[in-house]
Amino acid sequence: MSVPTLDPGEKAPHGNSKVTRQDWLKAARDTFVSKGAGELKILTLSRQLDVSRSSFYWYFRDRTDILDALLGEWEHRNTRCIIEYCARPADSISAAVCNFFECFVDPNLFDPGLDFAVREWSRRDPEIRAKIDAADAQRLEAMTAMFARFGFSASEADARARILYFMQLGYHALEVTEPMEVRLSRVEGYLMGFTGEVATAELLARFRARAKELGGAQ
Amino acid sequence: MSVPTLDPGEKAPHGNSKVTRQDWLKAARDTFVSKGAGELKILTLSRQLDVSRSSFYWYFRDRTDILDALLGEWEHRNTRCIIEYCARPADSISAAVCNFFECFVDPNLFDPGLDFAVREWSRRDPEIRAKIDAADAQRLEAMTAMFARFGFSASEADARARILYFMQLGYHALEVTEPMEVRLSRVEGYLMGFTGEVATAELLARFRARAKELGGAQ
DNA sequence: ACTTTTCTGGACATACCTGTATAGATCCCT
DNA sequence: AGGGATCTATACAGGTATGTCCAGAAAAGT
Repeated sequence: MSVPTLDPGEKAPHGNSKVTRQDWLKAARDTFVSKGAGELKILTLSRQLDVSRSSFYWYFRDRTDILDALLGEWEHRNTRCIIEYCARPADSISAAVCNFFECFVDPNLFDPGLDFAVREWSRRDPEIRAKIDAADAQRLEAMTAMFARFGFSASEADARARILYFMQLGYHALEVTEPMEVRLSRVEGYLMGFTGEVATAELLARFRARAKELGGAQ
Repeated sequence: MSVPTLDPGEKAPHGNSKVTRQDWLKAARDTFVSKGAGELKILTLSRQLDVSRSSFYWYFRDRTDILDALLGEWEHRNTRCIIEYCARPADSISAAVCNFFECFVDPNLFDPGLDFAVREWSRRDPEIRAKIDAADAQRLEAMTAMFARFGFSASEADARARILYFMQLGYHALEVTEPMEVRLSRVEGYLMGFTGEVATAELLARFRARAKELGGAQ
């Protein structure tokens, strides 16, 4: 599992060290995504890493410190890629929606697990809730602009952006696990539903190829 | 396994009593929905109800017992109404989708908070996860059948059912808070997106009236 | 009035988790 | 080789939660 590739921020271990700050972050991110913020315990992490609990306090001030780091990763990652991919030039609205889909097919772009973990956290913490609300607003704005660019009226662009965004979130809320082949087989119908127009065979073929190239997983 | 008799009617307090089983359930449901299963503490509930913690153990075996009761409520409530309303007769697919929408407009039918609380819980508990998966499959089946009834091909009915269901879930995942007036203003665009056809003014007016009648709240 | 049933409060044992203090280990540099 | 920086382990104090036991209060039945 652990490969000698050093992450950009990864410092070579120094002195009497067994783990790095990145190790803590990685483990924390895993349970944050799979179990939620409330279940993120320093004790549990330390047992996973086979290190004493006090080692944690060398790398982080306290529990909120590492939680803040995870929140930073989320803020930096998820919203930005949606805005960027919605703004990409495209020949048709169907092609534009395919660009948007790319965020969710490329595992290096939007991270659904992270998004929902933050969303869950926000239910217990008003500060987090404010950040989520702001992110949703920004994303929807970018998506609405995308539809508007292709001639949809303001109200229709608004409705279609919402359908598309909510649907995409709903899909991940369900944590559906279907093979990429099956997932791709639905794209044609989805595009029809989202845009109201039939996608060209060429566009579909191109998107399928891109998706297979990117998402080896699910 | 199958446990308690969820008495619909509140039993009159007897003996030296300050709270009823229903009081515990109600309080538990509130924090279960707003904070999640992990945050459901007997200690906290007892303080809310201003009763000793040990009183809890008169009404429930232990913590899992009350959690099971909440799960029972969810199982009984959410999936059933979707199946029922999707099966209702309708003149057009737009009217059928309006029937489906009714589940989410009438606060006495589908309970989104409960659904997401269970969904969150399922991320930490494989048994719960299995129940959620089964529920999603049942709901989607009912929705696909609805589209198929109006002449959509199997694959298109499948795609449209998924768009509709995921979108509806996504909407609630965001916990959007918009006044009913605003929410209703989007229905026309939504229907167009979901069904591919323009809804009649009469149907829209009828749905708007029904929605206002039902959902006083957002 | 008394007993019974129903329910509550306080005390106890146990477990888990956090954060700090302090001593010690391991490597790097000179 | 020795000093210093870096990291880890053990121990401690404090907080919170669970579940059990038992004495007893309050209403209902007799």
